[in-house]
Amino acid sequence: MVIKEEILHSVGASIKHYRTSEFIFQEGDLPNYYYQIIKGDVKLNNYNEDGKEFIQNILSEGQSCGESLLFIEKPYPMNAEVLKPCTIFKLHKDTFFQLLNSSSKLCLKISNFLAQRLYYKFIMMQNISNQNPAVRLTGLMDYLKSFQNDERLYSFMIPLTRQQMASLTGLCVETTIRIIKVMERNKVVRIKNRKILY
DNA sequence: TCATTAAAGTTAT
DNA sequence: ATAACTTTAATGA
Repeated sequence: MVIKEEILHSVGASIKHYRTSEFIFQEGDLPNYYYQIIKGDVKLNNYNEDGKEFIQNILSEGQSCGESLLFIEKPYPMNAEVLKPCTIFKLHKDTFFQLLNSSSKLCLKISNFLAQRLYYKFIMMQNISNQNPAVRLTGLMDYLKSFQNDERLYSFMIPLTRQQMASLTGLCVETTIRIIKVMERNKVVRIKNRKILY
């Protein structure tokens, strides 16, 4: 959790509900609010000229989205699209900055969260610049699995569709499926009713 | 080798 | 029902 719910309540953050595939904000919009997810999943993405999607990130409960843009006077370079129905705290940026001014502890919290997002970007950029699609996919899976303590083989169920994995790694779905099949043959993953165990 | 296209089956809304 | 996802196969860069 980035900012405690009590604090957000106390400064008058509103609570908004979003349905699946709704946009919280879109590329080009000017950032005016701090958003923190209470429940649900959000993806940050871009669509290229041919309509192909690239997912920058998937965020869930307790995380904030698009907060980095509040610190610079620039429009959003990505969309925030709802994956699973969301309940979200919405706080005007002025109040958000007042809050930061009042608490160095909160500043650290935000810095920590930003650093985590940056870390993910580093890892994924490293992966994606690798030409080998198997490396890209294992890189993604390693990152996701790193948040659970159980390191045993097949102990982690990838919470993504193959479509999403493809969009996160810049591969096409078919390639993703093919590579995952090879991994299954090589005992790198197991597949249990279409879910990938890693 | 991987992306793209097409086609068909499966699952989710 | 209809859209979204999964899978296989053929073809081309």
